[in-house]
Amino acid sequence: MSQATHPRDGSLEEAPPCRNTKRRLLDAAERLFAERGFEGTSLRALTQAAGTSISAAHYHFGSKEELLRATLERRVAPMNASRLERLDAAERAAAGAPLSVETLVGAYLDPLFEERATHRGSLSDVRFVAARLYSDPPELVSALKRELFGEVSRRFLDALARALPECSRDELGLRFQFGVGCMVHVMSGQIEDAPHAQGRDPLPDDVVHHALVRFLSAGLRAPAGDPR
Amino acid sequence: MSQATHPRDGSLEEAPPCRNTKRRLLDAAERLFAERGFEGTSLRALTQAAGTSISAAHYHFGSKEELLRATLERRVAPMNASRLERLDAAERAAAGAPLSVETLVGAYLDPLFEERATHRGSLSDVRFVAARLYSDPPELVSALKRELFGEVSRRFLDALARALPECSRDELGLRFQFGVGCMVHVMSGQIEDAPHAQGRDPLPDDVVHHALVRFLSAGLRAPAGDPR
DNA sequence: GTCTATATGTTGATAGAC
DNA sequence: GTCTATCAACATATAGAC
Repeated sequence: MSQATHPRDGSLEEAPPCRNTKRRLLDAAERLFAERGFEGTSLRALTQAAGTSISAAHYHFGSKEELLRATLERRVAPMNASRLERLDAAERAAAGAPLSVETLVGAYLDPLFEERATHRGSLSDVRFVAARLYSDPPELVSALKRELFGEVSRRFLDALARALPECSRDELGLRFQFGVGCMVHVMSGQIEDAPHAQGRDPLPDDVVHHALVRFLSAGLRAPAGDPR
Repeated sequence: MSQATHPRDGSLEEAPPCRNTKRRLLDAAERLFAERGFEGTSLRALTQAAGTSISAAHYHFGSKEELLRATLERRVAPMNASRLERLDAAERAAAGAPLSVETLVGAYLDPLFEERATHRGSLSDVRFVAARLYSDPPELVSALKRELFGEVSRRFLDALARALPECSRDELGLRFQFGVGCMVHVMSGQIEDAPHAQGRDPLPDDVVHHALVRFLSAGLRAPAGDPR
């Protein structure tokens, strides 16, 4: 009987066993976590969608929670890097002068809508992923949120404070968060699911994008209220 | 042997076996669904928190999904009724003249913040419940959303269209949704969880409330963009 | 690195006593 | 109306062959 079942030699051709399982897992996780949430997605369904097995997921990520973390991180980190690049570039160009509110809103929003345009129709959509940071269990995502968004929030808030010097820091912090809320709402597909949008053709992305920029810029610039 | 086990007579005193189990179930569901989501909350944990049993929940509501529905409906329906009352009152007072954007934003937001003030510290908080409409599985909540918010959305959009006649209907629909997004974000406690708010005292409710009214009013009134 | 098989616990729902 | 006991299905995670 042939006693040789192990690979004959540690040769170069050693079949690519890993193929791209890790990437496929991340792709499936992105889609399913986005659609049905973390708790709503079983590792079984996820690994089946990725064409692999539960144990492969554990081999690559260790646990379901770590898979979520990796999924969010893969998309959010480059997006935030891009936001900071744009902010840096705009500040260099302005040579010390305060930036306009529109410039800041654009630097924050554009990377999101560009990623969407790039991956149109594909499985990967950062927007839904990012939105999940705001509905998945806080004990899982709030540390990650601080870690991934800490610097971006700080830098943009500082720049906003220079653009709107008459606005108090507290008020500015609130307005920034209001803006994030709008964004998340759009990202998570609520526009299409709105009661009065049922059965109508969804508006093109760039229409939504520009409407959002106008809305946020105007909101951020709102006149200060009397302290009463 | 005494053959009588059934109640002797259909008397008036028949012990109150139901007590208020149904209400306690709704209270627990409200708190737990809000904190950990629908999929993240087990019926076991929920009924235990309510001081009753799983079978009681099935007796009163039939299924976990129906319990969610009842939970959302109990708070959202009266809140939306209150919104419509305010809108009606304002329209009567205006005697045909268009309402101001601030009036409309107030009529929409005030009932939410008032409910919050009323139940401060209690288990029941509409705000989180309503926010769940936007993160729980769409197949569960989107019909309910249409049902509960259909008329309110329509009425407020119509009133907004009269307040902002120069704004296209599509743009107005988008801005309305942007506003809902801000609101949901605030309701779901994201303000306190924001990266730059960590470790700081949370701002008082009425500060947030008035900042939100200013932000939304300004956003809704944003100048129209060029169609490009 | 990937699989099958399994361990161990939890889920929503139901049956039936009282 | 409410309980205890139980169900079948499903969850995440692990062990070990290859």
